[in-house]
Amino acid sequence: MDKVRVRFAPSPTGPLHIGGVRTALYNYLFARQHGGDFVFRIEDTDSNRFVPGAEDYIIESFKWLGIKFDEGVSFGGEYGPYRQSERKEIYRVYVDQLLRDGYAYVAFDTPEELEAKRKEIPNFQYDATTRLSMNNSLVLGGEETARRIANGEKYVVRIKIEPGQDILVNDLIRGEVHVNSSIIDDKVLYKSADNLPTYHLANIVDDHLMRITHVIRGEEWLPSAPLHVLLYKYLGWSDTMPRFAHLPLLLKPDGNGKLSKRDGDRLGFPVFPLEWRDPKTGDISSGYRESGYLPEAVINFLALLGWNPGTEQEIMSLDELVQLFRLERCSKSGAKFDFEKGKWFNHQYLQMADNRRIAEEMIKDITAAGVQTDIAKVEQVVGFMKSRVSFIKELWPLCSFFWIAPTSYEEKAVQKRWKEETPRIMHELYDVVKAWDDYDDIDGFEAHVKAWCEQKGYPLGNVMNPFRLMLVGELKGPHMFEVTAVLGKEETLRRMDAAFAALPK
RNA sequence: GGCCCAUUCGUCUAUCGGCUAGGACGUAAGAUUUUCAUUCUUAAAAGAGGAGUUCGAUUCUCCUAUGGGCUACCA
Repeated sequence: MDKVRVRFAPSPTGPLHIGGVRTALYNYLFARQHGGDFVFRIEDTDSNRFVPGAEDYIIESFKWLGIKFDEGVSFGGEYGPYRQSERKEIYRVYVDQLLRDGYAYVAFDTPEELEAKRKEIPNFQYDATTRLSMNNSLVLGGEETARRIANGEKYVVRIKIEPGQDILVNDLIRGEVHVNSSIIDDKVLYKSADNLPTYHLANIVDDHLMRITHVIRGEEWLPSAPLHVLLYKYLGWSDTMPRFAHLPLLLKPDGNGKLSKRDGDRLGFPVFPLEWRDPKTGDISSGYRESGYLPEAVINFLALLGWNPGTEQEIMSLDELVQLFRLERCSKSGAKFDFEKGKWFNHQYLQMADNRRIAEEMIKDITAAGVQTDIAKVEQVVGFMKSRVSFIKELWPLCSFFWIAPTSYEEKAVQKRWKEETPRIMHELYDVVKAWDDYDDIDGFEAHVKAWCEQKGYPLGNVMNPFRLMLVGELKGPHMFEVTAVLGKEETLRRMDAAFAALPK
């Protein structure tokens, strides 16, 4: 069997949509699992919609996610060029072949004429039933057509669909899909406007020439799959036609329709891997990277949206996904995008992540707040605090008290926990704190203080809560002796002094 | 409108004719804890509707409904 070769072929019309990321991921998993190649092709046959920067954005997105291509734009390879705008001459050869073999024809109808026709006749379709009443080489004849072309008249090339044929699309996910060719229109294969092929032609030619074995793409392509099957046939490539797999779509979390660019900002979660700044409007769309997501969490979350391993395992690394992924196990129906589950995945991966790595990210927030610190201390705090957050960004607001002493004390907490006898007990605790030296010994210090409480007959809550209030300013946070371990003796005593001065005597 | 695809808890999903319909997110309650979280336990929560096939249908077939996609010289 031929070596597996799959491709991801986006249009550079803007930032990469999260649904596109998932499609690419599935292609990647499939390629790796079969020891095949993963090709990156740019489908820029629509010159009108080209957006500068989009191509680089897409490449950087996959770099961040850890999805690697074997060949294609910016990666090299033997089947280039991999940008469709650089393959014009190649497509022309096959357009001519189709024309010569009678599978395509030249049409002179202008966009305005076509529009008028569509208005005039409801459900108008350019096909076997109407083509002979239109302005094309089929009715004009070869000579007249040649004369018009020589005159520089604009024309398109349309596929000539033979009606009444049963076309079979064998889909790896959906099984057999039958369509009657009579309902397919004579699609434009070659545009007059920019002298480029349309998606349909370019796609088939490139997949053939690049020896693509499996086309794994979104469900929005299912309706044109029969046309593609026909094109392979008309070009004489049926024997080597790739297998198809049409993936279910990612849907909006609320309401109807597929997930769109606007949903992200409307509902408060990113729909793009990286932050994107629209070059025209200057509008900024948030990205997963900038929002504090770990790439491995995004991958894991996305992999499970429309696929599952058939077991109850949910946490899977990229390598595990490569082993477990099966196209046949993809679901057939669209998946609503559940942001909450994405958060949970990030939480899980944050717990597994190396504290040093998180600290290096968090220290940026700390210095941005104008606070000096060292990475060792940050790493220690991360170890104590990460279990309570889903995003690195949430860490600093939650942890700032480790660096910044409280300047006020939460009123409700004072009322509840700062009783009449509290100042006396806290002064006694002050001496206990002062007499202890090994603050890194968290368990030891805790045992020491608890023993002291017991000996004195103080309920733990009457000691720990006001103690916390003095050091933190409110009744929240990690274990007390983790706090003192980070603060150290000197700072602990200093905060207690400040609290004695500020709180009721 | 036409064509295609789909339909199990609120959400993502398991089930490939035997079901007391399983898991996860989220939600609620409880436990643990010096606080807040984390964690743990428990609970509520589903086969769109109608026919048919069958000893037996969530599973197979058909119809209806609903959702989605496509219907451009966009991809």
